[in-house]
Amino acid sequence: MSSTISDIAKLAGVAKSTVSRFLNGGSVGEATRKKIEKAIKETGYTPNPFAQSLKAKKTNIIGTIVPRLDSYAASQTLIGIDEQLKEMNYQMLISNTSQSLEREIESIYSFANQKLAGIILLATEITDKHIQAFEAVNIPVLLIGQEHKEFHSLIHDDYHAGYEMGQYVLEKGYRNIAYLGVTEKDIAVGVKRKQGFKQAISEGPECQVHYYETEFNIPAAQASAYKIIKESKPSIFVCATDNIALGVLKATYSEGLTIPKDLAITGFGGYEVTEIIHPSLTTAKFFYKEAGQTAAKHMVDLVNERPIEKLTISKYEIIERESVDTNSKHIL
Amino acid sequence: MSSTISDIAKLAGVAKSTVSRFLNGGSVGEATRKKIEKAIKETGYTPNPFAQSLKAKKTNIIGTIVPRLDSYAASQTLIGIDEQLKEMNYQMLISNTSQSLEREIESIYSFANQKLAGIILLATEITDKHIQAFEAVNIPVLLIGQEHKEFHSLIHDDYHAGYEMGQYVLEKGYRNIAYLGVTEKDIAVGVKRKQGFKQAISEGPECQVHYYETEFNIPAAQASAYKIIKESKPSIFVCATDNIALGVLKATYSEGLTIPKDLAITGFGGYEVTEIIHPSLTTAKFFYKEAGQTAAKHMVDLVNERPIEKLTISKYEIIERESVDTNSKHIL
DNA sequence: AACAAAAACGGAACCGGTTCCGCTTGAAAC
DNA sequence: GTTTCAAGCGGAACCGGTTCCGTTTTTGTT
Repeated sequence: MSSTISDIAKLAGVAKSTVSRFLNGGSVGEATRKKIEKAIKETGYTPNPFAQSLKAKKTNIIGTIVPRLDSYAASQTLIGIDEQLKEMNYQMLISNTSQSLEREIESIYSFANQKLAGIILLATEITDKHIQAFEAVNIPVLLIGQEHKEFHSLIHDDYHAGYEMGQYVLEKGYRNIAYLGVTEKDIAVGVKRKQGFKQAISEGPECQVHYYETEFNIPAAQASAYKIIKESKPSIFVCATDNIALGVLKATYSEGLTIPKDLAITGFGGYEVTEIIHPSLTTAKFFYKEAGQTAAKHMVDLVNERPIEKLTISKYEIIERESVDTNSKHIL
Repeated sequence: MSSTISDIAKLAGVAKSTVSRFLNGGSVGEATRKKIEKAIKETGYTPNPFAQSLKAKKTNIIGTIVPRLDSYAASQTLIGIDEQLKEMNYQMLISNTSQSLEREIESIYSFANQKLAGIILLATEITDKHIQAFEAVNIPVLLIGQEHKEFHSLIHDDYHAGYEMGQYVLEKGYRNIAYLGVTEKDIAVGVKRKQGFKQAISEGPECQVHYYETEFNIPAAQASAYKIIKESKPSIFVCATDNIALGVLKATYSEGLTIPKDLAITGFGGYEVTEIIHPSLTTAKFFYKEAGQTAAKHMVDLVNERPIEKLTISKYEIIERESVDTNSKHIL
């Protein structure tokens, strides 16, 4: 079946060291080069990657740990990473952890054991065990989505996105605001976005803001929204993620309210679905694919021991759509 | 750093062949077993997978080729495959081809070169080059989503889903129907669904059906829908995929028509988004995750040369939602 | 033409496992 | 008390590459 370097050597009538040199750009004479080329063409030889990696004690594979595959943010980021890595002749290996932090840890060790060149973690929460694992494995690590002083990270500009979203909401005249956030364990989504938003509020005109906390999934957000609508009758929901906004949207429909007249909604993320639905969702769009690409570049830099910034901040963009009333000035 | 089997052997005072036997369940005495266990515990030794694979000429990795990561069907299927493989102590390696058939071919050869145990292809179209590649690499292959007589395949029951959708639409009283399909190169989506649908129509009462063809993406479907609405004023759009249905939905909004009163819509797929949007979409739901799981099981059977059916058909379910008017009897 | 330097090449060791083969030992069988 | 056999173990070869080192050949210089 598949031939080995010895086969090629025999066919070409040279030593296998010569074939190896030929393959790796060592010095080989014109005549032998021809012979080897011919032999390789004839047999369709390609080197056995295991033998290579065994010797090299290293691969050109970058492991990517992802909490879930069925999320727009995750898949876009993966696509970005993958595209860029391919271009630089690296391979991506995905480990889906199904939102289990424990599995993340396992994946780190497993990747290290497989001698991967580096690890990219689409992070949600960085625990002590993560730190411990990263330190133990001793291979380059890059965090996406969360910041940590000890590791290289690439984050979205959650703070400023929150800030600008706050300004935007105030500017549109909303004064009775419900901010529907998530656990503060998630620094990026739970803390930074809220902080930025709060800052904008504190700089703006007098207004009423209630802060709530819910889960990341749509049904939970929907349930929370029902309660909040009953309780405090806000004129706008500022949701910490697009998914939460979708939950609020469903609740709003069920209550027979119209968007944005009775109730406005905003999200964060820029998921594709926010454009498809009707009314389309005003949101702070992050650039997941681009972030993945630069993450890949940075990872390769790290692998090759080229210096890179410890922290990179990816940009965002507020996208104005139909779920916010952009004309009327509400409550004065 | 990471220790080798020789280190363990030295530490335990035995030959490395003994350590290997210990690891692989050969015969080892009680005393030496203890010593080896101790040595392994002390060093945290884990075998080098490259050395193992080099010798074994095989891995326990199943390669999965997927045309795109950012699709509900794809990600759910991948999740199913991954979960199941993990449970059976196999690993999944994903190759995203960004909808390039050429890259699919490359991936097949690349997987073979990496000595993967098997290949699962989330298929869209099977070309001669595919067949050629599969025959050349000589490792187990399983197709998901498309059927081919030469290879093991797992398909969704497109024909019957189409058939039942046809019955359903007729039963609800619709008689002026636009069927918005896709290229017939895609046997499953482009041919089978339509065939089933046609069959149902032919068995039903007199009615008017126009068949159209569009692309898989939302904007293209939207554009097609505009034209069709102008031309033939159908009372219902039967769309070959949920994404196409979403495009039609957008067109419908833009035209100021209300769903389902003025125009009803159905899809195929059962994507998550179809439940989130308003009105929610009536659709034929396929069980992607489950399909992925059984695909994984079948693949492992193939790898271990256990016989399996050449063709497996995954089930479906018509989900009735708001985008079809279930009360009124339309045009008589 | 003589000689130094550089290029070309072969041989062997090595990466870290697995497996085959053969030797030793102790227990069971007769 | 031999013989028999299996369990336990070590040694060596092997998987398919890369790399070091030393020898031969070529090239260039004077």
